[in-house]
Amino acid sequence: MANATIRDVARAADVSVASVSRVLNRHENVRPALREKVEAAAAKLGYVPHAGARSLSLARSNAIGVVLPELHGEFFSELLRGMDREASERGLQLLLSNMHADSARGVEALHTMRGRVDGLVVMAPHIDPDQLLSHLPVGVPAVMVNCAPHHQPRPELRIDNVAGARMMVEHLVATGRRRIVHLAGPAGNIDAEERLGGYEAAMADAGLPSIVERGTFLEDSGVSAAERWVERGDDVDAVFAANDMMAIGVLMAFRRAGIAVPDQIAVAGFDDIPLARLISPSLTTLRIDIALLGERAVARLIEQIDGADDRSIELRAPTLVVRDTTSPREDPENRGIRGNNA
Amino acid sequence: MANATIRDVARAADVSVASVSRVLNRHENVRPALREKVEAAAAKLGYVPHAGARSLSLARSNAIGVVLPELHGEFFSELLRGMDREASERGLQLLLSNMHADSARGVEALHTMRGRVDGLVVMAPHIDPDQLLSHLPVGVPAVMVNCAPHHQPRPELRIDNVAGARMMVEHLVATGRRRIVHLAGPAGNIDAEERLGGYEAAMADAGLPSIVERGTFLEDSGVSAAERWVERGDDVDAVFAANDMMAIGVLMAFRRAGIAVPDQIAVAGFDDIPLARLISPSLTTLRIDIALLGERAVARLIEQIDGADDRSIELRAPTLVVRDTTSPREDPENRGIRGNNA
DNA sequence: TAGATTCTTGTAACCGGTTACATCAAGAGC
DNA sequence: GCTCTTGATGTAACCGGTTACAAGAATCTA
Repeated sequence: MANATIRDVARAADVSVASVSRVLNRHENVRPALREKVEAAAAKLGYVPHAGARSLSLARSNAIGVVLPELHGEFFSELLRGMDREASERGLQLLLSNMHADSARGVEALHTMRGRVDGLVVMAPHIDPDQLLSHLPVGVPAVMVNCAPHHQPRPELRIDNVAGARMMVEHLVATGRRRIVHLAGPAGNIDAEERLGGYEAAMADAGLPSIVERGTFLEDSGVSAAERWVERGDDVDAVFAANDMMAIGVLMAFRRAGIAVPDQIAVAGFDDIPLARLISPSLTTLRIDIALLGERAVARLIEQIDGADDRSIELRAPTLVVRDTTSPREDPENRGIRGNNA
Repeated sequence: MANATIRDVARAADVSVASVSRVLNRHENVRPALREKVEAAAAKLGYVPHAGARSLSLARSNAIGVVLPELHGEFFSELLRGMDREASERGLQLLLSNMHADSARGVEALHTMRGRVDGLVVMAPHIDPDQLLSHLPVGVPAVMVNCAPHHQPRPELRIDNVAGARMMVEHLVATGRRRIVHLAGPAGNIDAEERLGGYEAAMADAGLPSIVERGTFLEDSGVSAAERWVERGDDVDAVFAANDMMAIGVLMAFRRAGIAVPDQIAVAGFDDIPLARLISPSLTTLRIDIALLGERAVARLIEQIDGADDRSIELRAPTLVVRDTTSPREDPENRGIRGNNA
């Protein structure tokens, strides 16, 4: 960016660069006369300090790097919103980088952050965090969000996926459902695996058989899974999807197929994205305050940058939000997908 | 970030810093033997170049600044997603800064970008762009998105709000609605004003009286406006909200009040956020490909950074997407909010 | 084999800030 | 009036890269 430099200001005010720097950084030991001269010169030249040079010399950038798997869907926009809220509160900027699917791009993303940011928030539920972070010097502050088990001694935030999934299964059982299918997320994704594990454990505890199908976390995999069930006439009376977007896909497909939710079949999701309460029937789900998660990640990163040595894992329990899609059935006889076809 | 510097690598490989720099930037004139020595030393030290120092010396940061009014709602997440898509394609990073409501914070946001980014994407529908950008040297590349009229000779992207609003009014009239109320956005917001203008012009052309209420672009202002109409028993048979979030609020309130959409009253929005097709009844709206808007903004910024001098305004026309909320009525007699109360 | 040419490598200045240290002037103390 | 202290200001090194230019080595030409 073409612009005046501090030396231009010094020349215009007929003082040294050190004095200009002192004035602009509000140091005390500057005579009022000189201060005014410098301020006038800076204003006349429209001087704006060069943040890059400043952070090089201070070894501090006032920016934090955010490395995410992708930028798709409301989960990420909420996360970003929370991070921005906390960051702008503290006068920090966010530098975004997405690593897409593979961990090579992930390492690359981490590298391009070097020398630009004071610390990193890394969310990588889908790849091996040890491999990813091994390229990062231990001195670099970083907070991990929803990462798989690893050997990194770093502060971390996690969602208690297992507890959440258990809660949901118990809720479905309590409302009379027995043949509960789980539409899981992609294999290898830690959130997906933990939710699946919680589901299986809770089903076993309830003495019910697990029925599992794999999805991708995207809406259309919910649609196609639901279409398969309808076509096969599967004998299920509840769908617990591993995230809200898939649950919404399931709802869409059921609506098109003329299957009544929640009367014939219940549907539940995970995340409580803003959409969940807006669709109709509104979606029963597990609430994670996503924006708050982002906020906490940035807050803990700042603590670490400021020298704290708190490597604890913060486990955030989701809360069950019961809405229309899992209301108790009115007619216990007309249930399941088969009830429609028969 | 604590890490090895280029001088450390030079020392370890027993060569000069210039040679290290040449090797790492893949210059041709380096003997293979020296190249290998340097690469080995760099690998052993885990050297990652300091991007801040690099951009200071190159006067090029490979980052672009994004200044938005806020980060709320799907509009911004879609915009960001599009910008990221184009930026990461070109190996650029996005530096976020939101300016909240006031233009003082906006100027501040622009200033903190100085010396960090190669150019800016500025979206500021709600404040005076002349005032905002007057603090920016003309040499700084910047693309404006949805800004009010101004005197800035800069590339710009706009939505054709007037044409969009006309299309919607014509569609509502064509499906038999006559008493069409417009729920406008906040005064002073250029998108809100243009959509209002388009509505008024189209209503006048159709020989119908304008009925206007102000909202905030947020969902709850749609809720409260709809509640007012219901309470007063206003004689309207269509609501054209200035954005989708307000339209969704209106739908929620109508549903709670037991008013049938589209039979008693039609509802339409503007933007086509992903949610619009997912709610039920699905929302008729004007589609702006928001992600594409973000993509184009970044693409044009890159052109400008690379020296192009194209200051044209790119006007993107929305397309009408007709969904359930404006279907023709089944019973032309039972219409309007009054039909319910009578 | 000497001289010209080309290619490789190193030295040091530069990008635009901050700040340790030196310098100098003014006021205090005698 | 002279020294000592204190405070304001300037000089120059530094942050970690890049690169113009100089210098030296290798190759080519006659």
